Parts: sequence; C-alpha cells; structure tokens
Amino acid sequence: MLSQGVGYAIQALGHIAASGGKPVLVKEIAEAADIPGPYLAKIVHALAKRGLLITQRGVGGGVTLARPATSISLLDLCEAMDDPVIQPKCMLGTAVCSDERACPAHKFWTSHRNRILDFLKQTLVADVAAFETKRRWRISGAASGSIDQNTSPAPVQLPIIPGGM
Amino acid sequence: MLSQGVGYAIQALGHIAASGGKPVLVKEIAEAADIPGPYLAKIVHALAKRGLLITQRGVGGGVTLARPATSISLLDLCEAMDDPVIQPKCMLGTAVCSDERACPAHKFWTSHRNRILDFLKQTLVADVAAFETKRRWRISGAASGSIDQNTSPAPVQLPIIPGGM
DNA sequence: AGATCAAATGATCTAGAGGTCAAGAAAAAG
DNA sequence: CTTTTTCTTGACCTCTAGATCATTTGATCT
Repeated sequence: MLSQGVGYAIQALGHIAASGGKPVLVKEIAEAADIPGPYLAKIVHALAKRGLLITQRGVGGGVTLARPATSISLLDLCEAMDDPVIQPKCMLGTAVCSDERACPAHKFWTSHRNRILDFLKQTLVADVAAFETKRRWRISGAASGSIDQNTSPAPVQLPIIPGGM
Repeated sequence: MLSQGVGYAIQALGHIAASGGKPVLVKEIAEAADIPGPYLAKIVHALAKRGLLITQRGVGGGVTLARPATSISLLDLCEAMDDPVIQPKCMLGTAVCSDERACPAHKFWTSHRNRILDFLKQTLVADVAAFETKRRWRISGAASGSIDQNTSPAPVQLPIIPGGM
C-alpha cells in the first residue's frame, strides 16, 4: 500500500488535472476528495516546493499543475513524498538481504517490487484525471460543468498486468 | 512490505524450526536474529496465545513450535499478528473502491495483492528454516552443531514467480 | 524449602504519520 | 490604503509501532 499522504496527493492532482487548467482552491479539492483540508494544504505546499504544483495566493488564486498531467507519474508523486515504496527493503526485514545473500522471499519480492514500480511509472496523473472525469459524468449524468481535458489526450485504458483476482 | 513485527516473527520461527525441536530461549533467538530481546518476548507471547508457539518457563524451558514447520505459512503469521497486508485496501486510499467502482489502480492492485497472498500462503516456516540452516552452514563451514531437521523434509526450493529483477 | 532460571506482565518511552488550529503574509480588488 | 481572498507557517495534538525496563509468576534443580 502507498502511504495515505501519497494517496491524497494522487487524488488531489487527479482532481486538479480534471479541472482544465484553471486554479483550484485547496478547500475545493479537499471537499471533492474528502481529504482533511489543513492537511491537504501541507501536502500541496510540499508538492509545490518539489516543483510539481504551482500555488497562487489571493483572489482567483489556487493550485495548478506545474507540468502537463501526461508527464507526471504516480512514481513522481511517491518520490516527491518519500513514500517507503521507493526504498528497496527486504520483505522479511532481515538485516542483510541482497542478491548474494538473499532471504527466502528475495526473488519474489524484488520481482514484485519492480512490477509495482513499473505500474507507478506508467500510470500518469492524466490517467487518474480521466478516471475522475468519467466518475463525475457517471454521477452527474453528463450535466456537470466544463470537463475539457487540456492536458490528458485520452488514456483511459490503464496499463494492467493480467492475472485477474 | 510486511510490518517489522511480522518480519521478526518469521525470522524467529525460522530459527526455532531450524533448531530441531529442542526449546530455544527467547534471548538466544534475539541474539541470533539481531532482534531486540524484550520486544521479541512480546511477539513470542502473542504467537503463543494464538496457538502457534509453545512456551515453557524455568530451567530447560524456552520456545518450541506448536505445529510442524511444514504446516505454518507466512500467511498464518501475518494473520496472527494482524499485518495490514491481510486487509484489502485501495492502493490509492480512495474511500470507495470496489469491483463496481474501481480506482485507476484497482485491477492492478487486486491482482498483485493476490500474488502476494499466494506467496505468503505457499511459503512455509520450514522454507525459512531451510534457508536459515543453509546460511549457518555457509557461515560456519559445516562445523556447527545439530542441524537435523525433524520438521522440514527438504523444501529448499521456494515457489518463486519468475520475472527476475 | 530455597535458589535459580526463563517467560509473563505492565508501565513507560520514542519517533513518525496523520491531523488540527491560529496567526501571518502575499496578491488582487475596491 | 484597506479589505478580502488564499496560501504559508509554526505550534500543537493524537495514535500507533517499535522498543525498554522492572517486577512478577511459574518451573526446575539441589
């Protein structure tokens, strides 16, 4: 699992990307995504410092993406927020665990870690935005405001590793 | 990643299983696996309450497995210690995420969770013990004490999903 | 019984994630 | 210049995992 903070960040950027370039208020994001407002403010600030978001104070201000939604991956967000998934650690927590001195889960775990990192690298904020837009349509019956997607071409289909549940 | 506590538990049970049925002192396990002793004592106690270990006080006492090492899976340990990996949660932390209303990572995540659970179910304490035994041999040059394996037949080979790193 | 060994138990500490609150500072509008 | 809007900043709170320590309880040996 990703940390809750990264989850919030992903939802927030998805929401911003789905709002078509106009600055979005932190408060608005928080309400839309059901995230505690003051906490989200800190996350937004952190992501702005890392160069992923642009914040603007005052009337007409808010938060916008610093780069196109198609160029920000979930992995970027994990890195920006120091999610533990970034650091390669032994699944069993053994002190010494490398290719040379592998624990019983080593091969399995490194393989799986790579799959997760691949997924995070391939999945973009634009994909989350597309999902978010789709969801809004489903809820409001194609009657909600401007949902034009200046940043996300059409990557609704996600890179999914088959294998089912 | 599994929680540190579960990692400790896995190493501890691996060590106990590799010690051939004789009661092992908590202190000895702690030193061998480099786990803080008092903390391990609590973990051992918890696992004893869950019926996975048998503890015995006094001279000649210590900890033994309550069941053969071939019948205890890593999943059993995760369940006994309430590891978060047990609870199905959305990778992105979205409030509503099910097969009907899936988040962008839903398919990927459910598939991967199942792989992890499969691995945990298939990997046994006996496998960890075999690894531990092998490691002891490598370190001490086939000169250490009794390493007979009353519980673990010979499953050194682990169920590994290919795909490499 | 008394000494000793080893687990059991309960109090306590620490660090970090998650979360709240209030005051501050920049930008825009009047 | 003042007000309003909105992000910024720092202090603080809560909860949990991880960890430590001292004391108690139970088992064994002499």
